[in-house]
Amino acid sequence: MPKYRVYNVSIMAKQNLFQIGVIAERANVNIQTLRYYEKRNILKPARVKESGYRLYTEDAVKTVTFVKHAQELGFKLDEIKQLLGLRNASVNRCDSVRKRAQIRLSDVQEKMKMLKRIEKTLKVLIKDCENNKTSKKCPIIDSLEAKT
Amino acid sequence: MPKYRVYNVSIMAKQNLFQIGVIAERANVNIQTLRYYEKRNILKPARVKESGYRLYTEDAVKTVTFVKHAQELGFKLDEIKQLLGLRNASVNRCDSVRKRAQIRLSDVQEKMKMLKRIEKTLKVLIKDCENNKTSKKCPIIDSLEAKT
DNA sequence: TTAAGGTCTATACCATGGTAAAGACTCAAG
DNA sequence: CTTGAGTCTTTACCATGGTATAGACCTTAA
Repeated sequence: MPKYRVYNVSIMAKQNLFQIGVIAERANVNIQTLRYYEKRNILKPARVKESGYRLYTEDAVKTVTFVKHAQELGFKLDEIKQLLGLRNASVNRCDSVRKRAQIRLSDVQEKMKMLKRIEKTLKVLIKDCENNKTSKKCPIIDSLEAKT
Repeated sequence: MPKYRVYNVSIMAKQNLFQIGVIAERANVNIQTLRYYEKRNILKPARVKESGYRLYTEDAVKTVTFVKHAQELGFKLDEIKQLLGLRNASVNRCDSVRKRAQIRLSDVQEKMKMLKRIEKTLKVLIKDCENNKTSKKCPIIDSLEAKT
């Protein structure tokens, strides 16, 4: 039974190349996810064999980790693609990255505000409902179907 | 040019019936949305003509309002369908409704916690980035691609 | 009767981030 | 050379809440 294989990319760099399965396992994602990232221009294999087999350097794992961490912070794949571009840029990247992080932060804070409003409303409705002595009417229902 | 039409459903009830366009306009949603709600078993026309034309009572507007308000509180259509069932129930509905609202509330609070964690992380990253004097490295990038 | 506007069904499409499956090909070990 | 694991491409599917379009049919006023 064949096991995962490792290739040498060049004598100069001596960088090892790994098949998609190795990278997927190391990065803890599905193989299809890597191919999906490729289609989304997020992760390109270092080399593609004649047979079509993709070969990646170790760095692919780092890239996927990057993507996953950024996703945890709520960045979308398109934003992440931009961030990855900045990762490889040499100049001014810190400024751009910080700007994007700040936008994301505003976004998060905006969402929290909305949730707080919702929380307040729900609390009021629940309290009204608890104070309700008539078993016929439900204040929550009434409130939801009211015009404004 | 034909205008929206109104039908009488019965002499007993004297309830007016309205075509889908009237209801859509009054409820401020698309016609397709009403048909979509029907497919999702959320809103049924009071009557369907031979021709297939749907006819609704005034109450349809109330139902749609209900749905929209519940959506604003973050309820999903499936949950809303349950709530609508409770709306028509005669007994104990207030208890059930309150329970669902409380679940929703917990959900909202859970989401806020997550957002707060994200906010904290973003703030730290941004601050690190601001304190960064080297133009070469970006702390945000470094952090995102780090293993844990 | 005709024209215009309203409605019908069915199907496809949008974003989002993947997942699943079919059917063919590759690769290395025995 | 065969076998089995690994990979390939292509296509379809998932949730979510709708929106859009095509082509046919209905309704009513002029």
